[in-house]
Amino acid sequence: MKNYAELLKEHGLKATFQRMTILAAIHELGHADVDEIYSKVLETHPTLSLATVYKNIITMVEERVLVEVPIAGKKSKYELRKEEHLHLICVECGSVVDKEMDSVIARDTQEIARHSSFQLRERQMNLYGICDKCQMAEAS
Amino acid sequence: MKNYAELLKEHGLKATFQRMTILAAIHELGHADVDEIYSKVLETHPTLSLATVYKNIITMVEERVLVEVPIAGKKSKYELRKEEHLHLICVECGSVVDKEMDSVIARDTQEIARHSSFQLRERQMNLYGICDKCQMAEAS
DNA sequence: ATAATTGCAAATTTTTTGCAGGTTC
DNA sequence: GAACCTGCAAAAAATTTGCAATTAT
Repeated sequence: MKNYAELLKEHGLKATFQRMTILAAIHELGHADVDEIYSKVLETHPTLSLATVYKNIITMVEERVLVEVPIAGKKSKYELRKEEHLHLICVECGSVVDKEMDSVIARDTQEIARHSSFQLRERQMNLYGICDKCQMAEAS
Repeated sequence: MKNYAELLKEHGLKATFQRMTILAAIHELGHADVDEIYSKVLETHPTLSLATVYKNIITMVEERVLVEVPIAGKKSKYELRKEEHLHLICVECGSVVDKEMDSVIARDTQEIARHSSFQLRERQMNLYGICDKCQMAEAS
């Protein structure tokens, strides 16, 4: 169970077993919605309640430990906050893969924001399409 | 009430008054979630039901007349499908403004997708921050 | 004529809340 | 020990569904 205790404390949150379990679940899953997180968490901590998952996701998003990834047509997924990146989202199987966000995009979007006197806080870039696995599967 | 009838028929949908009213509402609002659309629609067509709004949003997104814009921490908004663009989303007031998506981003994201053998269908790029109006307001 | 669409009410699903007991710092 | 956190059960909010009546093509 890594150093989630540290992480939580750095963000002013108490390091409860529930929170660390939730973080571990999200880390393992990469990206997951509330139900997926809850299911995962039940495997190792069957008494943890769904309400606690909800409450903590809200808290940890507020405190910037987690990032919400809203997805068209689906429930939002959550990920650990990490280096900025974009998402390849497969509309077939639902998989979400991170890709580095290069400086071209970073610079260009900053420029766009600046032109509108928009104080940029955060970028969210999602590419929807068919992942290579699903392309294979379709070809059969 | 513009040529929404045409638009709907082109997409294989019957041109009902309800649908045209919903499209007009979304057009007026620019971007709106289900409740905002429903409220707007009630102004001119008080008998239109919420269930009909839900059903039609689903249908019109499926048939690509509308686009869902999922937003972190809020309900999804919907917009008429139009030229590709990105969104400036104010985390203060919730406003959503469209900005041209320039060729730099278009090319760059295509490249990223290609590298992962990802068959790109659609891009969604949201910039979260504080709009100029809200910056003014804060300065006071 | 017929196939699709509507509105209603009910059902379901998702999320939030209040509070008593327990835990962390 | 003070403030925070959890789990439960209940409440509220959001979305979906079934179906009889209506409407568009």
